[in-house]
Amino acid sequence: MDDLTEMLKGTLEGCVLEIIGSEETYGYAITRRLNDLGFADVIEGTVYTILLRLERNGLVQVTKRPSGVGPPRKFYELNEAGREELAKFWAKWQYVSSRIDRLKEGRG
Amino acid sequence: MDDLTEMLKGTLEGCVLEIIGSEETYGYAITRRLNDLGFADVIEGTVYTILLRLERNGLVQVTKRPSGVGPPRKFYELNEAGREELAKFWAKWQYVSSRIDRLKEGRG
DNA sequence: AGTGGTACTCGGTATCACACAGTACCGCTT
DNA sequence: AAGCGGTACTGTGTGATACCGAGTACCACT
Repeated sequence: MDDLTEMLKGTLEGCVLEIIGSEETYGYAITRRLNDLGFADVIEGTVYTILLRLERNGLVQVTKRPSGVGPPRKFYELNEAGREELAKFWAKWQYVSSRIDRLKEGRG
Repeated sequence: MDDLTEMLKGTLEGCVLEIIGSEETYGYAITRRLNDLGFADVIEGTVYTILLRLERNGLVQVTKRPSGVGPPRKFYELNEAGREELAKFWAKWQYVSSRIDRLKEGRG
């Protein structure tokens, strides 16, 4: 699938929140997870900017731990604000995607 | 529903293409249509920038006609390139939305 | 010593929706 | 006729976001 970047704007951050919410994890692994999900072109730089933003906005708790196979990892967990943001994201997604699907089906 | 602007990036243009594709229409009416669809905060300026972009990218054919209730209207129709772009948009949408839904359901 | 995989940072760019101000046509009321 | 509200398009500038590219650095293995 060719360039998805514009369509991912506003949703990729939510996807990262969801991934963190389901399991404490770190940037490099999140990138691989997104690639496996089908977002093959999402690269590390993009994910790290999102993670820094989440941290700056106080949605995550960060813990640095040694890795054993490379440099230390920064593990991310959602805090209460992060869980609220995630819930808001899915509400928005539900709202938007249902309306776009309706338009697509010609029932708009 | 609060601010949807980021989530609409990359999809709003596709929605406008779909609306034009289903019926020859003009900017002001497209805006009202989007508002009725549930995208209440989309304003005229936004739609007009999209329409100018579509025109610049050669995806539409434009016809100016007098209105009777105001200034003349610029009616938009999809040309062949526009129909191809619309098909590509829906393919992308299908691809992205199905994967995000899968992530949401925990089947990612 | 060199290579490749792992892991994070940072400055800059492009694109997009949006804000805002402006222009202009028309029917209606006062 | 003057003003108002609804209709309709244009153009400049802003902010948020994903992406790019280069750099730094740790570690295992050869």
